[in-house]
Amino acid sequence: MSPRDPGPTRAAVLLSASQLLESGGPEAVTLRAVGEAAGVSRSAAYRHFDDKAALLSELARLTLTEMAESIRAAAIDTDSRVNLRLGSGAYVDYALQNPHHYQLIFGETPLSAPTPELEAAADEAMAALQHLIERAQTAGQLGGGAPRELATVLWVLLHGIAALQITGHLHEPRTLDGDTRLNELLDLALASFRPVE
Amino acid sequence: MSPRDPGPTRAAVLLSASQLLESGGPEAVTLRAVGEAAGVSRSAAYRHFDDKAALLSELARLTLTEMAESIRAAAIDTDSRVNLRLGSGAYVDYALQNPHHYQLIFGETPLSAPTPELEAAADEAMAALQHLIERAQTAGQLGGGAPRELATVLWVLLHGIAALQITGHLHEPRTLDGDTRLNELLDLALASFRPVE
DNA sequence: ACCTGAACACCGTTCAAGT
DNA sequence: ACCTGAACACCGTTCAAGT
Repeated sequence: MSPRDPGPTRAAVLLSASQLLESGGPEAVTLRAVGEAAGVSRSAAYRHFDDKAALLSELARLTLTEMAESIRAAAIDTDSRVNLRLGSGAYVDYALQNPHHYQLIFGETPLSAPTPELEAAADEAMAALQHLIERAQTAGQLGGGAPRELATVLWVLLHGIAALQITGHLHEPRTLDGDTRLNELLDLALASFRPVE
Repeated sequence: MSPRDPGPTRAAVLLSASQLLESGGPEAVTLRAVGEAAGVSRSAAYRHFDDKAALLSELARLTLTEMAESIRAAAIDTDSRVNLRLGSGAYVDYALQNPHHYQLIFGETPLSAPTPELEAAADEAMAALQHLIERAQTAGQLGGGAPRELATVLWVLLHGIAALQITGHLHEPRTLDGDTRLNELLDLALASFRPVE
């Protein structure tokens, strides 16, 4: 029906790789294991992707697109400051619920040269954050300044929280459980984010 | 002379691993290559470290210690707000000049269980940041709030900038060269970091 | 057009054997 | 006490061969 069916094998390979990644981490994603889980041989993936890096790059693109959608879907409050918090929370939540996928995008970068498609997906996520900033600025609830630059600062902040939490560097104080601790850190970070002017 | 000489082989292995890491990235750090560069066999490292992860963990510890020292050494201005900027700049500069070492510490975490020694080194770096916060607070140039929590927010910010830059996600606008762009982002982030009260 | 299976050049790690 | 070198069980990738 669709102009070009991506083919069941390609879809099965991507799905298997995604499941293996989140359940067993990056070292579980071998082409042998992917092939077995998808019911094909270990070299079948090469008929649909240039190499392993290209397969992972496509997986990263899909993840980034889903993440951007998750941010947009969460930011539904009428108060723009609440909205900023909801969208930011969605970003961090998504990262923590899919840590290995998140690390695939923002981690050690095994994706050598980022493809234009991957950059486009990253821009989409960035646009979702920038939209949060612009709405808050319009409502006068956030200082002035170039929205693009402020969105970058917000991104830097959210990525810092997500990345340090995933890699286990945000472990204290131990008196609070992880979720509470993280929400309080996000609250403090956003409350301290007050662009001048 | 010293109570227990760590042995020339152990030191040579660590140095070779460090050089291979920064010059060729993580995939260049194979025990075969390390052994050859250090002038020993490929299995000699097992006489000094439990496994490859333990070797990398020790390398991460040394890096973290050096980084903390670099932050301390940079923060020498009498004005505490300038000091905050100098220390923050030293953090980001160190990360960008040793990207693979920085990623070894804060990246995909191949170091399974962090050793107590590694955690102690991380606390040292964290303490350097907290000291910057406390000095600025004492001088009345930064709002109130728990220094420990604010230092965590600062850390999150600096890590976000360093990590996104290293992984190539901070590439626009292309009208500026990388250093200028990064310094302006750091300036904006610190100017927007204004804890309430 | 898509897939297989053997083969190749790599890994980390182990272990009997040497000094 | 420290090191070697062969061996083992893995990788990603290629390629002739099949349908």
